[in-house]
Amino acid sequence: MARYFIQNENPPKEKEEICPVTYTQNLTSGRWKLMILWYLSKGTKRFNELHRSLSGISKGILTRQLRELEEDEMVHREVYKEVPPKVEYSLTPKGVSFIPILDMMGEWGKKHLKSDQ
Amino acid sequence: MARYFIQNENPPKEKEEICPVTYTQNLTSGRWKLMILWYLSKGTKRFNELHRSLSGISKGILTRQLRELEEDEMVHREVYKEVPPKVEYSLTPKGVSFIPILDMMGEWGKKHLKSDQ
DNA sequence: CAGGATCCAGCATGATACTG
DNA sequence: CAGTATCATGCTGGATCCTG
Repeated sequence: MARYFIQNENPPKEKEEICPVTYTQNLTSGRWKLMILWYLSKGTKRFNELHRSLSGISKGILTRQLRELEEDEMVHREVYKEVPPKVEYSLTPKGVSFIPILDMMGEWGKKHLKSDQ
Repeated sequence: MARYFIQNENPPKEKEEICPVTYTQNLTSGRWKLMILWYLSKGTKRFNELHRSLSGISKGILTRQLRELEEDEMVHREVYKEVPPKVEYSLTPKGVSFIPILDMMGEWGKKHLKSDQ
């Protein structure tokens, strides 16, 4: 995540109010985060499933972005104590509540992709 | 803009289909882009107005992000041939159509900012 | 006023090798 | 399988100086 310092509204900032849009932006900035949320919106996935779905991402980066999403309570990580290891990722309620935004971004993108041709 | 290579859906990619979500992400990634769109959603603004509103941004970066938004047809740049120069920025129809997403991000952020406390 | 042109630092991502 | 660790690199944004 970019984790930019939080951008404040200006001039009515009192007591360092955080801009909600920037808050949202911060949670979802990171090259693969939206795609991760997108795939998880279709259901629980294991680590390697995600890794295969997001072709191009390296395992290290996938791990890190998942950890950040977990830290921000967007994603839940469930570890099964088995050998070989099994770890399942799913959306938290907070993550689920983000899906409508993802859908709108998809709709918007689809529309303007067409008219760009 | 990050201008990441376009992420494709996987496996049903045929003929290099572009993921609409990634398209949207690409157009709006950049530290200040969402805030720029946000301020412009309130009406036409001059360069220095924007610069003052977005406290912390340098003029060089503001120029660059505005140029990218212009290139992506999100923002319209109107130059008045006067001395001293006057340049006004406003949203294009495409930019305006993005506002609902911005609003949702704001609402979502506001909600989860609270419950984070 | 509204930039353009450089240069540079930091950090996010990528590549690769290794592990319980 | 699901990572961790390390190193390499490329971009993004910031700082600074200059201009019509």
